Amino acid sequence: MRNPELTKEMIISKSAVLFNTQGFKATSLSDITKATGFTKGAIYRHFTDKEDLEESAFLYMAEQMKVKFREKIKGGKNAPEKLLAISKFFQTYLLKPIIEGGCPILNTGVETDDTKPQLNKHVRILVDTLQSSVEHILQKGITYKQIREDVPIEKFASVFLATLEGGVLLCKIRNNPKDLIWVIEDLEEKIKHISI
Amino acid sequence: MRNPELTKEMIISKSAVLFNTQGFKATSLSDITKATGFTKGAIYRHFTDKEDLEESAFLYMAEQMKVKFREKIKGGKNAPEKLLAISKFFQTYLLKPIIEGGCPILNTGVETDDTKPQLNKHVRILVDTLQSSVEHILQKGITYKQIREDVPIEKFASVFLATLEGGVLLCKIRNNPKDLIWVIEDLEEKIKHISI
DNA sequence: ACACAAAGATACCGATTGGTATCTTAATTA
DNA sequence: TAATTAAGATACCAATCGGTATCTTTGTGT
Repeated sequence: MRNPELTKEMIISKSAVLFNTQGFKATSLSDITKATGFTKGAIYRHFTDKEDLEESAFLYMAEQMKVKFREKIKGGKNAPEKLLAISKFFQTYLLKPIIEGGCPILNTGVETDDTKPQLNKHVRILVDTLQSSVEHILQKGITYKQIREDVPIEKFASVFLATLEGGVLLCKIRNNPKDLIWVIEDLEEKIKHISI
Repeated sequence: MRNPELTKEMIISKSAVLFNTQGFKATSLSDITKATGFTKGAIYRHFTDKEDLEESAFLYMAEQMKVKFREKIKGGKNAPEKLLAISKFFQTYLLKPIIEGGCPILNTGVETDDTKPQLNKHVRILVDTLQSSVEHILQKGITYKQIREDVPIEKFASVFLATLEGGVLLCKIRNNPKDLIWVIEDLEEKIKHISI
């Protein structure tokens, strides 16, 4: 009952959890063999080296985040609702994360500065993608007279994401969802303030 | 010309930079021997194990942050000015950090979840200290009629710190100070909004 | 049924990890 | 100045790291 594609997916998804909870450097290949049940030989048949696996695992997490992000955005009927849906997404993510260990942007973004440029690039791309989504919502919102036209789109999106990520960080440090709840309440007011 | 106290300080300060830039797990003892010029034997005479050194190094960073924090707060003449001074502190920290590698709260807070409970506790204490400082400013500000008395102190302080840390994170990921500048501008408005 | 190639397991590699036992050197004190 | 103690250097340890060469097993195409 061999299924190489399934094996590869399994290795990616299991190691993604390990990378996101323990960190990339702190997760050894033997950790991954234990988690997956596969041996090192099997793993190295699907990935050239650990770096390759790390990249695949992060791209897997990024894809999942983007998919869920789009899902939540679609749920909102207008721009303010869409922005609110994104906020709520971060809240639900905290309680029931798609990937254990919290937000991959936060975790991977902090661990990979100069040392892992490839991974850092992917994090940057993910952040830019989310930021573009928010900017797009604002732009459409202005077009359809749901958002005040004097809103500085890029700046608002940047502060919006920063505030959410900061809330996630404080929650992680304090092991308490309170900070994120407050942050989301604050963003809620912020959204009202720019809505027509 | 032996000076054990200076040696210990040297090991702490040098390793703090390494821990803050590369991470705790990613920094090996040989990295520290190279950076300090001391041998492993010398290091282990001053610290029981690596974990002990990690703790000392973080406490060193925390102390430096708290000192600078207090300094900046003292600079402001009233509550709004003090809050602004804190914001600006994060900006200057980004360009010319006390400890290379950025904000130790962000870096250490992300790396140490369940795995390093001791370090995590110290991060939590540091965050709580900074939060208390902000809360104290707000409280005094209300007393002296500089801040509106309907401001939810704890919530404001939490969102304040979260926003700043989030800004630091986005800057780190994008390698661009723009996000933090925007975040600080936003906080500036927020401070005006609660000022009398 | 048999050959062949792909998938995975096993066994190993040198390098590095955190840590320790021991030795030398420098400072202190009697 | 001689003896003692503390500081730091040297040399080692087992364990683990990422990675590879080789072997076995499984599925497939003829």
